[in-house]
Amino acid sequence: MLYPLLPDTNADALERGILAQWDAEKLFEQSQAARANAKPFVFFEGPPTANGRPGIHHVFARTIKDLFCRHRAMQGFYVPRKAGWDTHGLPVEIEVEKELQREEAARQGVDPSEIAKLGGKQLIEQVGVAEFNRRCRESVWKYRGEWEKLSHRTAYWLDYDNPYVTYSHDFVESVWWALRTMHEKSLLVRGHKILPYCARCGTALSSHEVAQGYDDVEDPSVYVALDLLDADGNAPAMRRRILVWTTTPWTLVSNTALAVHPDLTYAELRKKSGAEFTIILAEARVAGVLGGDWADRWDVIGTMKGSDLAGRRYRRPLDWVDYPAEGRHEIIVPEEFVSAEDGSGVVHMAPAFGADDYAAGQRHGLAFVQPVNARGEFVEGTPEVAGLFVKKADARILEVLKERDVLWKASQFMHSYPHCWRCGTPLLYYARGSWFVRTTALRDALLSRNSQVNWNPSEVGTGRFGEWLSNNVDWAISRDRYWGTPLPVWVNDEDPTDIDVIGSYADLAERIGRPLPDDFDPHKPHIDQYTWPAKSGTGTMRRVPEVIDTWFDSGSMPFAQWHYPFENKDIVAAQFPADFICEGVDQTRGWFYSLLAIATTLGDALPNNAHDQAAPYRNVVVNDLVLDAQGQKMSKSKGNVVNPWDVMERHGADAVRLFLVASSQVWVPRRFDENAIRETAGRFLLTFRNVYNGIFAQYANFGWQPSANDPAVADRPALDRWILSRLTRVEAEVNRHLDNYDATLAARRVVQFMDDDVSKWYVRQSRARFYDIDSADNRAAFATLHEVLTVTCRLLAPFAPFITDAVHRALTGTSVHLAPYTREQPTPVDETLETAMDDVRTLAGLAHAARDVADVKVRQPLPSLQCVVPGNVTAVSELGALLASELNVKQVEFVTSTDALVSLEAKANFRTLGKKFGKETPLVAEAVAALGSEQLRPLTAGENITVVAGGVERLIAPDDVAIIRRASGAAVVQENGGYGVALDPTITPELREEGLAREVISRVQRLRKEAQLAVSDRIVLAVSGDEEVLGAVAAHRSRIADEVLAARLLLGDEVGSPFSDNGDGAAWTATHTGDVDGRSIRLALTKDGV
RNA sequence: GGGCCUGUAGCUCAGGUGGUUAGAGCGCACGCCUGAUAAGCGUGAGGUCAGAGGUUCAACUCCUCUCAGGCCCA
Repeated sequence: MLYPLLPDTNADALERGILAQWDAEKLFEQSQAARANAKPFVFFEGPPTANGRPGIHHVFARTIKDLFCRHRAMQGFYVPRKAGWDTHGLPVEIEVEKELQREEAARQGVDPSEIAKLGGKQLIEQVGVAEFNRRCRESVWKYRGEWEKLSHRTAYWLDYDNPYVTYSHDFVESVWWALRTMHEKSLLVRGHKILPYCARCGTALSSHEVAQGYDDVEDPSVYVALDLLDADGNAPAMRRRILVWTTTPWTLVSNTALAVHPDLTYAELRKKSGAEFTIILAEARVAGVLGGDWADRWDVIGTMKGSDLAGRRYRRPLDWVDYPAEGRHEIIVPEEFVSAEDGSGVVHMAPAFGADDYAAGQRHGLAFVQPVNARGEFVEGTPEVAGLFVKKADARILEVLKERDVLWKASQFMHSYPHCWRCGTPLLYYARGSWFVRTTALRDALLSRNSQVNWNPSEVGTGRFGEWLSNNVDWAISRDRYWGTPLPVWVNDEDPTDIDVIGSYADLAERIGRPLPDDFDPHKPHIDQYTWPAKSGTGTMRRVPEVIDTWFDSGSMPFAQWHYPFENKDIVAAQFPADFICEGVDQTRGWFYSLLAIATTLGDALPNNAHDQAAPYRNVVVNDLVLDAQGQKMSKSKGNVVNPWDVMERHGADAVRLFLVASSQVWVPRRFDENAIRETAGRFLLTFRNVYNGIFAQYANFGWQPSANDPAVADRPALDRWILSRLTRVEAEVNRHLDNYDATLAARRVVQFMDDDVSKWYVRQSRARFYDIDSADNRAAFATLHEVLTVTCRLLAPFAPFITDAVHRALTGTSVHLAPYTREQPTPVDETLETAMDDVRTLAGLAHAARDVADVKVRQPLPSLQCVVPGNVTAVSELGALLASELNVKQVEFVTSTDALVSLEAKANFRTLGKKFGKETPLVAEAVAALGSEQLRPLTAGENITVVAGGVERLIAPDDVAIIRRASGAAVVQENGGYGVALDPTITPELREEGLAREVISRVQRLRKEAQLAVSDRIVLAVSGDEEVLGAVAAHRSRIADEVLAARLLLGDEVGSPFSDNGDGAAWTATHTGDVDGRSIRLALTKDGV
């Protein structure tokens, strides 16, 4: 067999077979080697964390990554595809922590939640940091095998043999180098950061953890009234009191300022009776705070803007804590974040206990007081509340406020507040000492580098990412955790300003004055044993306890994956920056940011990165979420998570990949509906397979293969030249879409071509040509279809790498993944022919509709079809034969506008009329539509005419109207948009006979099929029945015999052995008894020579 | 509270620069074909383009607001 048929198995089995072949051939390695010396197209793999199972959304992102890499590789680029693993960080720690909790619970015989309540850090310190980190290092690989297997199964080609691993010594050393470099540029600094903090667990929580722990709780709602002070710092005789709202009374101890919105209006009110003071609050909140009937008791004595209040001094509610020497305090500041939706429109500021407060503190140079320890208790020496957990101190604080006549009113209210997911303790927003990368110093550089990136979609770059960059704050990179790249900062324990940042293991060895041991491990706790005497002679250099943000690891991968600058400088010089990266939109503030921030801060320490126009990636494709079939986000708790393996098994990776990419643009959220996969991508792939298996291979196996005998393209029929012209056009368009990072349009274009042009039209119109083996026409058809299928395989290979490879190998003997994406010398596009074919297909649709109206089935020949087309009649009329056979009519005529058969109508072209006539346009359009055939004739000759509209003569040019030609006459007419057909439904006796003959042929073919004869088997055929049937068969005897491969055709009396419905028909292989429009017919056949 | 995205037929999606009757696929209905057959093809019915204003001779398209959904951040 020249052309092997695809095995008759499901997609899963087919694909697994192909995978086995790829593995045996080492096809990925081959494809890399084949292009090793070519120009690189650099791809960076964003490293996943392998301590969770990969889901269907990972298949999505990986499909996109793979398809662009595959496309560029087929274009001839060398595409490095190094795998990577993100191995540090909180998700890993949490997994291990849960394990520890389970083990401890089992030991104590209690529920794990009981252990969780004890808090996180205790358990870890109980097993020891060394053991904890050992388990983290192990845990991180828990699902590595599954990730690799799924990548393999979905044909995500990646070099998993040489991955980068963020915890490896080499990777860590490169990260240290980066931090050291930033330190040298004075970009690594100490500061504070407000973090959600669990006092019981002694740990800050990530935003993801915080989101897990929201609970409705009752908290105090407290208003205090604070005295405004005069310029001399005393309260005036007539006290003016400003109302301030808080839900955390304990933070009042640390109050340093009040914030008002500068544009908000504030009202000052005085009690109608016995007023010894006035109060000030936002005008919009007066009713809310004082009650709906406030006007009965209060007079408004004045209003002012927030900006008028800014700068005023006031007296703080509690004076338990001394203010530090530096920083302003007891001052009103203007802040945009203040709202008048609740409270009093005046916000109390405690910079140590709120992100807004802290930021405001920075902006206004406010004092910073933090009388709370790491356990969430007021520190020793605080009056009244020392040693109390802050939330527990609220009651005592309220009492004191009341005693001091500062409390205005207090109540309780329900709101949603975050709690620790481990132990249920309410979280505190708490200022922690932290190390920062001063990205704010480089904001302009971040923006200008970002502007050089080609974002897909562009609005992520300008909007979500760009907006965020322009509000950039310093990147807090330290974490009070255990499993991470240790911050390589050593500080003198006698002098906190004496800092040494270590940038390599060699430097560390030099500091300690001896080589590092063979079993050196840069992780905690081992790294913390390295200390050395300070240069000054007093104190010891000790490492700070923190590890760094794991995003810093992944953002360092462009150089750290190559252990730069310690090794591989040439590789990084050639492979930085990336041409292409692709991740989910959730990476905007993650990897997309860390790559950009690190590259920008490192500047010319990296190759090709000196000036501010270089970004670490040139093109980004951002993909959105995969939702379930109902449009809901997939989550474990909802139980709607799709297992990718089940999906692969049911539909195959090709269908899943194609569906994910083609169903909608990758940057909008998509619904994952398995029915939709089957109905769209699955159905398409079946059609694709059928065209190869069912048409090409089945018939080409009778003896065709490419040869010099195949007619040159120019000598092939119009149908062949047409599909080849389409092929060239589609090839160029798909390639262009992929060059532009638009996978969706590219996929849809190939699918549409295969479905619409190849299957629906080319193959269908060519079917008969494939049966007639060895004619020139047959050779033209096979040569054409071979070319079409081969090129289509290549175009489709990035999307559906399995079936295209199988078909491409069957057609050419070579893997599609080693083939070029586009041909060097495609058949030129024939614009005229394509337009003409479009016309023919439009006419065919109309003619089918006409047959429907006339109620004559296609098998019955009809005498004639008249056609009207708006464009080039000559080109279309050359395709008349196609129409004649598609519609089964004896004659196709093209009638032109000069024919008497055609009447003309006109429709206004609003685009040109609107420009000429403005407001009068509708009137003119109406007048134009009313014109008759004869009045319109001059326009078809290119002349102007005049119409009267609104009582005025208007000049109408040919461009101003669209002329519609309508066939007129007795025939069945269908027309649309300038196209028209007129079908003559007359059935003459001759045509009736021919129709019957075709009916007989059709039934014999069906019978052959039922009898399971091979398409090449010869038969003996017997026909009996109604006179008219016999007459028709007699008249078309040789044609029937030809078409059904009847060696002998017995008719009527010649049959001899009588037909029977009950027994002796057994002499025949198959029989058929029925009727055609009331005329009886009996058929019987047997294989010839049996 | 802020930023960004989305809302067009039962479903999934197209609809430069405003302009004739808003398109396609799937599904559905009806039919065709029967040498791609657990396939192939045609025709048809489905839409107040989320809602309300505005600009314009003309708005799915531009502007404003509202509503709903999503993501990120506070």
